[in-house]
Amino acid sequence: MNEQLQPLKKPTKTGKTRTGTQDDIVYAHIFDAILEQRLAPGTKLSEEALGEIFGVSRTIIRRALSRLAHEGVVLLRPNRGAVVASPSVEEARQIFFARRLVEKAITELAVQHASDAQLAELRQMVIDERDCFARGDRGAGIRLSGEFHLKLAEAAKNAPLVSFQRSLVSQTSLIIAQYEGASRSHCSYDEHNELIDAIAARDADKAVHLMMHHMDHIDSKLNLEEDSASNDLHAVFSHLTLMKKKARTPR
Amino acid sequence: MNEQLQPLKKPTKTGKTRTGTQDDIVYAHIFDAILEQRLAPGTKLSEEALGEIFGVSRTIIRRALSRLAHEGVVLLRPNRGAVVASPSVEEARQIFFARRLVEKAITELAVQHASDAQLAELRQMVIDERDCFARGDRGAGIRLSGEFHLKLAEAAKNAPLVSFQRSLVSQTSLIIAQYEGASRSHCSYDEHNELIDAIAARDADKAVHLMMHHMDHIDSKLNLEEDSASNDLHAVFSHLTLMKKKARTPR
DNA sequence: GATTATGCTTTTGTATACAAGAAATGCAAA
DNA sequence: TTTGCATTTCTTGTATACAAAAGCATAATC
Repeated sequence: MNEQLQPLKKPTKTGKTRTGTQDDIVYAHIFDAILEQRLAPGTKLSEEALGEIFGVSRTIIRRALSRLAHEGVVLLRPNRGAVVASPSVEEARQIFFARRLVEKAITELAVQHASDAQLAELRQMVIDERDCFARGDRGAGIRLSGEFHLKLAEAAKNAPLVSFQRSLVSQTSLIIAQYEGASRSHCSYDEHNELIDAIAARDADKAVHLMMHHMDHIDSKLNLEEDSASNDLHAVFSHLTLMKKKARTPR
Repeated sequence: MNEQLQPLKKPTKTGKTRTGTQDDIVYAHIFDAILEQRLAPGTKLSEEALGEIFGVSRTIIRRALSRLAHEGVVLLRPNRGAVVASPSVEEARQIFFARRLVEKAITELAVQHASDAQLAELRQMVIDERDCFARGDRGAGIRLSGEFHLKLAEAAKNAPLVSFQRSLVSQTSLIIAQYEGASRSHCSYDEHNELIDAIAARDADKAVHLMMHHMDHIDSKLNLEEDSASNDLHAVFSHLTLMKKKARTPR
């Protein structure tokens, strides 16, 4: 019946293959699809449909969705299924507040604890990120930019902060995908590079300063002011759960 | 076959009944049992055994365990089942670091945003907490003390912080249960009361100061110094996943 | 013509059967 | 006695069948 098991291992846009157990793969696929805006906020994620697509049973899909829900990227409504989250402006504000807090702490810790190997890894990520944007792959760029911040969290060597950061970064990426005009230049990898320099120089004050500036920069690019309402009609009505969501291809 | 469905609704020690869906109830039961030290760190949590106890299928148990794992209270080892987490000293340090960070932010936000109703709720919780300790119910006391901090997070009106705080508080309770000598007086509800006063007076500086002092107080009561090694042999080796964990009753 | 009621369809929630992997036990050989 | 191996048993991982709930459309009534 379901003989299509080969889409389970896929190389990502950046060339590295995502390995792991089945649900990791399903999770990663859905996650990427959301961040790369191939799944619009509000889109319904039917368990059976996803199961057929990935060639696994609903059990696996269900776990993946539950994980995504934990990270805030997916909204799980009891008896009503899962939809791609569409954070409100207020939710976005709260997320950014939390992120500033965490990024500041992470930066300070990274200055203390980051190893040379980790700094090298971070530099490589910035290169990959730049390539993505150069290639015009905005979605992958947003995702990689997020992964940079996650990697930085790992360098801070504090497990709870890493886990929180993962959730915040995911949601931030979703917000960027949702609120940023597609034309704008998004994450300034230059800022990432300067940041690495400051951390490598063990200059905590400078690193934190750069990070805070980076945060300012990110959210200044979003239309989080109230007037963004007219901008994104889709987001405006996404809190009304009574519309049909299948409308990807207007046809 | 499984006709015992009535243990699913239980009143908690504090009188209020825990309501919700089946997995909420299972989750809450296991959670409480861990925090109240009825389940020692390292104890194996077999899906089938739990399923029989609660009269539900493994499906439900599995979800509950996955949730607990996400909060860091339970460790989920692939193909090897779940065990009650037993945080190492280093993990405890990381958790406390994160908690200071979050509690400081929460306190500042609560000073700005806490409503009178919320403050009243907080005061009631301190009363409940004191009753528990007066009654000698240490486990419930630890749990309520944690719930106080969670309620405070809610007063801060920042959803991501609440979610993070939930995980931190859970793990802190586990650490307290694990590292605090059973004799000591644990969470000083007096400090909780002073804290509410400062927040009600909208005195941010004082509130933050009290909170930080409170944090100092909590972790000064734990034997987190290296010399605690000889103290708790069980915890020392708990990071080795290759021992048998059933050894509760030395017989 | 609008609105509510009712059954039909679709989708999720739960239990269970089966498969696969890990631990435990026993046996044999050194 | 100990060590290595094989078998057996137990536990977890996955799929699927069934039950229950929500959505949808049709129809009937005001």
